[in-house]
Amino acid sequence: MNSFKCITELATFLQKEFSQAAFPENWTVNADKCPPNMTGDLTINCFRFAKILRGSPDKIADKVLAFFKRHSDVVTAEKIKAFVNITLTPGAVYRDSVACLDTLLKSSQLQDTGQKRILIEYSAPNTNKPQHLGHVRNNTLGMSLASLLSRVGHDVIQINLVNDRGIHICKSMLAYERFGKGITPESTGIKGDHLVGSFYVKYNAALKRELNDLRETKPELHDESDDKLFLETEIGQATHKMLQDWENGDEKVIALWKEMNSWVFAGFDQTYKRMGIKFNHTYLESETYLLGKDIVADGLARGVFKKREDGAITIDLGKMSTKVVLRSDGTSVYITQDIGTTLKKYSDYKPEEQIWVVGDEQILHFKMLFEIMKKLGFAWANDLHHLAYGMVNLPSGKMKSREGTVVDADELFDEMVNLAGEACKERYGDSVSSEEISRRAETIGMGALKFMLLKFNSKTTMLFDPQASVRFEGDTGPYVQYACARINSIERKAAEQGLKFDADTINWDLLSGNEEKTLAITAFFYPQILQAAAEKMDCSALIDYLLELAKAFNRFYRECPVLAADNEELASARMALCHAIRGILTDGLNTLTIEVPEAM
RNA sequence: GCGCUCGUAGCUCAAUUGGAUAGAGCGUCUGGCUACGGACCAGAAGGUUUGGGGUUCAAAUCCCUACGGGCGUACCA
Repeated sequence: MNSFKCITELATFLQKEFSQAAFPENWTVNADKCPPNMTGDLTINCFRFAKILRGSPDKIADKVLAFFKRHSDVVTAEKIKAFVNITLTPGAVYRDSVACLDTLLKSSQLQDTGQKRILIEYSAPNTNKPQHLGHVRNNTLGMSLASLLSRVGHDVIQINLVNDRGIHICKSMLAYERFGKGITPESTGIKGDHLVGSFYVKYNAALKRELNDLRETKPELHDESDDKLFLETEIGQATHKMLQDWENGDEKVIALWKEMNSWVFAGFDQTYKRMGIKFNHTYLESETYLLGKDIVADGLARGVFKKREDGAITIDLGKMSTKVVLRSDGTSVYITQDIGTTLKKYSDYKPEEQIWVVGDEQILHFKMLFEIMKKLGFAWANDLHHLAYGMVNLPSGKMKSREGTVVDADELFDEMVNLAGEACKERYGDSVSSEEISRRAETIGMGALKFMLLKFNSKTTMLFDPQASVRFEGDTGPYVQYACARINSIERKAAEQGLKFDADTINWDLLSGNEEKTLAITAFFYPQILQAAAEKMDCSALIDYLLELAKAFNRFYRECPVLAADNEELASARMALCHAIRGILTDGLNTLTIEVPEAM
């Protein structure tokens, strides 16, 4: 990890001064950025390591203050309570931060011992309908986290587990059989997943009609739930029979299932491609749903599970109550499959950690799953994580597939890109080709969407207001992209003018202005932000940082002319600073799978 | 009922996991271009962090309590 020279030396100094204290291995001093309302570049919080040093915060702060007063990199040092704020010489600031961009970017890499093989599962769509905004949040969180983890040095395997079987799949199939008249994606020009989804909607409408009729003709059933009455309806019985036929390998049903699934997969491929998602492997539930039964049998033999009087196999999970892991009729429940696929994924890839990106309504399910894996005795079961995220709500309330209040993924992409395209045209429509406009629109529109979804802490239930959420100004992806575009523009002009800015010939002492130093100090923290975000599995920390850096750049941009600087030496120094900032902003956005346009 | 979780500016969200005077964006109001690109910048207004107790050098953060949302509590997935 990168560090300021004087901070590293402070750590050494303190270790000598407090030699009797019990320092943890690899103990380091963390300097924070000085709050904006205080004078100084960095701040040392001596309250923090008072416990380790076994001294009073105030006395430690005195020693820290004295150390900095003697240090040649430090211009001023000031103690307030047990905080010590220091101002560094410009030379020291740049030498230890942006002077070598490559070193800075690489210092976010974890040590070899910290690098792990991590398997992350996300998306997990059903093949009965197209993806919606909820999936887009899941996809974005998953792909960006995968990218972030790999950015700091982990070996990341991205997995999708598609739910391609079950009663809900049969619903689309049955509706197609009855109302489809043999249409196909080719014959209609409709994207496959949307076509299949339209039959899912038709099915639910037909079911609802039957349920209403049933309740009218048999008033005694009026208060029963839809689920209870499902098998009382003709269409429900037909669906149930279709599922049985599927499980018995009925050729006609299987053929229809394969055909409709292939349409959906073709549609999903397009959606994933547009988002930039590439899975290492896609598991199909139709191939994995029987997994887990043998493990349950094995666990039963070993006394991990118990057979109840009614024949169901269960496990006592204490506070989480007793969980059935195999039905009394010997068939799987949801968690049986998950036990099986967890083991399957482990044996296929031997990951040291597994992550599931799944909505927070399943928190309890995963707690149980992890506990069961531990009780089964798998050593790696301590490194299973559920990245739970909150639902996406609309101003009108919850998204409900059946009620047609979902925001469709593909339509959302189009809308974002179209709006970005209009914004481009408005600005530069005359001077830029329409191909270039649409290229930029794609980058800006998709970037804005992903950025917005990542900006929220994943656990928050977020509100998506189509009117207000689609923005390109303020706290947005395009704001950060725009900073890059501005730097690109300056750099192009600098090249035309023949301005040289090789890092090792720069006189950094010239950059003593507040805007310049703030920019460099903010840049310094990039590797730490990356590692902390990866550690917490939280992309929003990186988002906030990139906004802060872009904002610092825009202030600098306003106050410190580069090409029109007072002299060429200053111009070169500022150009070198800009170049480094662009490098970090680009690296950060790319780490979140957001692309950066050359110009916009 | 029980469990988990959340409640921060008019709105949408932050707050380095217990740190300094709680910050951004949007919206509102006021300013800034003979432009290294205005998808920008500067400023103002806006808060008893849902209410009430407690713990300590320090609480939005931890504990207790009341109120109010969300989710879960299946031999559904």
